[in-house]
Amino acid sequence: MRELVLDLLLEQNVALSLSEIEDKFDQADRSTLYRTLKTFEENKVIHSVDDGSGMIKYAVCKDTCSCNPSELHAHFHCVKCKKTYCLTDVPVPEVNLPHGFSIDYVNLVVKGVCVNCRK
Amino acid sequence: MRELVLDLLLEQNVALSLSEIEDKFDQADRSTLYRTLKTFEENKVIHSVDDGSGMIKYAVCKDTCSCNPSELHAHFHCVKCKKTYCLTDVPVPEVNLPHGFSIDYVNLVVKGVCVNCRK
DNA sequence: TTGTTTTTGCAACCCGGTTGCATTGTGTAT
DNA sequence: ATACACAATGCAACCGGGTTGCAAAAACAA
Ligand SMILES: [Mn+2]
Ligand SMILES: [Mn+2]
Ligand SMILES: [Zn+2]
Ligand SMILES: [Zn+2]
Repeated sequence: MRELVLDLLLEQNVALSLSEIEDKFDQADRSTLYRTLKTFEENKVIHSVDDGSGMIKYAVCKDTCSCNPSELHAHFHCVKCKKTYCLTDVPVPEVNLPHGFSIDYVNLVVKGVCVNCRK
Repeated sequence: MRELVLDLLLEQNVALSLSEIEDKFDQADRSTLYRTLKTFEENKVIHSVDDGSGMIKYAVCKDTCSCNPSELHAHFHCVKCKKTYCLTDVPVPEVNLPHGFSIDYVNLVVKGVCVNCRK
């Protein structure tokens, strides 16, 4: 199962949700896929994206993606097709916080219309 | 009810979730509060924040907050106390998207430890 | 007072995420 | 080959935030 899920994610150019992955396989159990994704994430094979759609999306980590706070990238969520893209070329910005606040992680999600839906 | 909710939100320096608002009142119905928040949001009295905690937070719009895409601000979510602050001084950055992508909205959430939890 | 509109309360539903537990499968040592 | 230990899977149920339909109550207007 893990091999199948990993292969599926590798051939995507967008991040997939648990439900979407579920739909790609005819007879796969939701909880198995759920735990597979959790395992992948813990082992830094994939990273999760909270695009605000209510469903967490997952994408494979590229070579450059060590998921360090210093090298996080932005994500794009298309409001039409609901697809979520990794903007690996768009690093999250430096943020000047009020005094006393410390940063662990930055989530930058851009919402709009993707190139495929722009016709 | 609306007056009470608005007063509550006005005296906060953080954004509140529906559940948190529910807890502040002893005998208020969840759906009433829910619809109150929706009404406020539609009328641009408050704005919602998706901080990735799973609960949408709400905060009153300040004078400068017209909720235009051009003047959105970042938000800070404390991983310890779970409070979410409006960083009204931190505008969301310009983002250079791949060709063909258009921007509707940008969500920038910084996670870390807030000044109160930093002791 | 009467009729109309808005707000509220209640209950139920939806859906993604999550978990407990028994079953199945895999891998290893004897 | 067998027996055991451990990991992965399937199933069912649960959780919690969000959402909705509908009838009762409250606010408004004629
Ligand atoms: Mn990504
Ligand atoms: Mn805000
Ligand atoms: Zn699209
Ligand atoms: Zn805090």
